[in-house]
Amino acid sequence: MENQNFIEIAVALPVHGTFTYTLPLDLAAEAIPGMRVLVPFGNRRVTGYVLGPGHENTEFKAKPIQGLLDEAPLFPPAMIELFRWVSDYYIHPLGEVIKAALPKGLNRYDVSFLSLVEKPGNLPDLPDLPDLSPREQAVVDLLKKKGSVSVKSLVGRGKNPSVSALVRRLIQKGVIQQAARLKKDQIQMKTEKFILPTGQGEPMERMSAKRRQILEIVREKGEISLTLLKQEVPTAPKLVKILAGAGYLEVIERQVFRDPLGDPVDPDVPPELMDEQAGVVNQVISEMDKGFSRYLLSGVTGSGKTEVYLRLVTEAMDRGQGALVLVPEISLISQTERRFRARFGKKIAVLHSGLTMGERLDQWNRIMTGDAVIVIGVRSSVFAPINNLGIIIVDEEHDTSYKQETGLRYNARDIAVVRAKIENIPVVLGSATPSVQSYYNVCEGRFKELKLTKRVNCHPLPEIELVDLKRYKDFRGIERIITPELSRGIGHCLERGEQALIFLNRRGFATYPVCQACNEPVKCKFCDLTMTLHMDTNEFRCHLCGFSMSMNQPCPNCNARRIKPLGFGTERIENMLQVLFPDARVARLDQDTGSKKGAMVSILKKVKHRTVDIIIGTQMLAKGHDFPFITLVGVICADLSLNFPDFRAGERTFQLLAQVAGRAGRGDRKGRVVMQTYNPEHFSIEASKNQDFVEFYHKEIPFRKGLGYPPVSRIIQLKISGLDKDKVKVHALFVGEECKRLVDQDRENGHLVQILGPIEAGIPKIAMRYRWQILLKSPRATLLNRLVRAMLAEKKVFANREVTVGIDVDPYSMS
DNA sequence: CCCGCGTTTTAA
DNA sequence: TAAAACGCGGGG
Repeated sequence: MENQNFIEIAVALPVHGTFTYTLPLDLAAEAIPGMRVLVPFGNRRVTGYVLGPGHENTEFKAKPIQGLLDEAPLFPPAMIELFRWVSDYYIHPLGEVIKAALPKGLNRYDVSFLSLVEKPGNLPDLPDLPDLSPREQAVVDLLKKKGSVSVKSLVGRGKNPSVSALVRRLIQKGVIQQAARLKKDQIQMKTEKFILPTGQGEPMERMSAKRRQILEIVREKGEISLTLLKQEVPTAPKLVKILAGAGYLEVIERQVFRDPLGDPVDPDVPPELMDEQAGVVNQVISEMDKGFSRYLLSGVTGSGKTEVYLRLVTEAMDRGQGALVLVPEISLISQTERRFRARFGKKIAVLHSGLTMGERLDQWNRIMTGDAVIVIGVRSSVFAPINNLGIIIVDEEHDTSYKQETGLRYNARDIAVVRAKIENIPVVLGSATPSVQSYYNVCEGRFKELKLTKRVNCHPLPEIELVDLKRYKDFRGIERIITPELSRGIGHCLERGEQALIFLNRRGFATYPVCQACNEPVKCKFCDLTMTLHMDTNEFRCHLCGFSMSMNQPCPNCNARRIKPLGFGTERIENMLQVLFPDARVARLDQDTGSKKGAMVSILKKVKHRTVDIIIGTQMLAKGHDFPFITLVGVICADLSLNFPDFRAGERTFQLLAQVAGRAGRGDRKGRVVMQTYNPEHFSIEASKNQDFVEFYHKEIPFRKGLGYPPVSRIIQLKISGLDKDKVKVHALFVGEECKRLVDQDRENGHLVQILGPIEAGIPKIAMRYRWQILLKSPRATLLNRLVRAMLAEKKVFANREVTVGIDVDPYSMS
């Protein structure tokens, strides 16, 4: 028809593809790409995202959209291209991609509710009610008690997924009726009442003192929020209403932003740049006009990368553009965030996991409206709705927290590069220990390398001593775990009144509680994993699913009471250190002590203010902090991450150790690191000793090449899981066969794809779900993408309701 | 994801 | 033989 507008919509459901709707004339002018609309989908209404104009399709009759859910777009139209890329590359439905990018809690859809049909004489006990089956009667009884329930709650109750047939029958019999209720957004913009003077009417003599006071305050300030006014005149709400009614005042509702920023930061003065820094800054700036370019900024700890970022962001701002700065998950209290706030103040929006849903929405709106032009945030911020973006920076680009492991499994660092390409702007990845992937990109000429080789304060890097734990393996007692070399080091450090940091990447007291009677370790009920003993709470705890049980229980396997706490974690080290150094003030920072709100900050403050002498912790402690008085870093066991069944184990070990070592000697005094290890000759450990990632890279890359692992090839991992052990296995084998069949079918390129598995996952069961996996490997990413898409089209692989097949493109976790 | 429909299995 | 369970395709 002539006057029908067609628009393309992505729905917020796990459905691949987009859909065409018609736009009623009265909405035609207002529906803009980036807005949410309510659309009919099947027999209910769901949230849709407006993508742009659509095309009429002769096969389907387009339905009209039913209404707008937003007054303004939630993201700039330029981001739609990015969302489409993410959807294609990660093989994830477009609507789900957009939903994942937006602040949580913005999703409106119909929920189906049931209620009894109320007819006189149809009281349930009367004979004219049709005969009901037991299950039908149960539903009617429930409705009699509750009035109305959602269909979904019925599913949970009966444990039976085929509720729909039951409901249909009851409706047919005329006993119950079904109605849709539209679910509200879970978050709203916050508004407040503001009071303005009207300029009309002089205060009359007989007006009460309180009223006159209010008028004076409002006139003096020009405008004031009711909340503030209430602080001065508690009865303000009532009086303002009267004064407004009399025409003295005007009351308006206006959006306000909830303030997520912690304690304020004093503004700083930009320091003089060192020559090296200035060179790097100038190079990037001089190439800014050329549009898209990729840089890897490598610089030893303390070489002033952050100041480089600050200058680049300043330059983008001076050009009237915005900036996006990504930082790892630890940033909510990190040095980097504080320095950005000190430099740019209110122009910054901060996005991290510590925000409430409402605060997050507010930050989102500040960015969207241009109130904030610089965004600093964790991985999900790569989707921040910045208009006219000028530069993207990814700090600590090697950090694994850029990889999202659930739902849309994306890597924010990689999306950042794609976003820069789409926006045609520079992107800078920075790290002291660049990932093998990124340095490979430098070697292949895809990235330009920027180097900072000198420390700003001109201090030498800490001296690192390796201690071979094999020499102590027959010792008894503390010496086996805290060697004499390390305890001497701590002793000297304490004598000088300095601080020591002890690192162990494993929390808890005993990590391997084992029964002396039956020789079985204590295992989690829900996972295939040994539980860890936590003495501070007297329980065994599963680190995967969180299940815990009392440590006073007998062995779950044989009922004996002879469980021996083998293995050691941070909690035990803390005890040992307290024994070795009774006068020292010892503190511990790991998930157990630092997860409560404010606890981490308070522990970190103690370290900064030197009210602890020895701090022991996990990687929470290793990344991104600046402790000027720590002169000794002790690594209890450098090999823990080395033994992981993962091709990146060496890389991760190197990065972690280099980062931990970087905590030593950041102040005026020289730092020292004592690293205990069973593999002093291993190149990952050797390279971290020299803080030399190029050395590490050149030793690592032959392995990757030899075995065909990233970055020389690409991987898609299929994660197959479900509650039924056998069904998971059967389906995994079936999916494996499908992969093989499709690869064999492809005469031209099939030989370029390698299928590893299906095999049972490294941890065969997590939280009651059994797990299998298949690795698809190829030098060409598009072949893998095409293979998985072919399976998607075949339905059977992904349509199994009891076994889910997750797609992980460029996976990080191999277990 | 949720719905609806056709088909197979199950229990009385 | 009716009810419950299962499997599959589709949504504009």
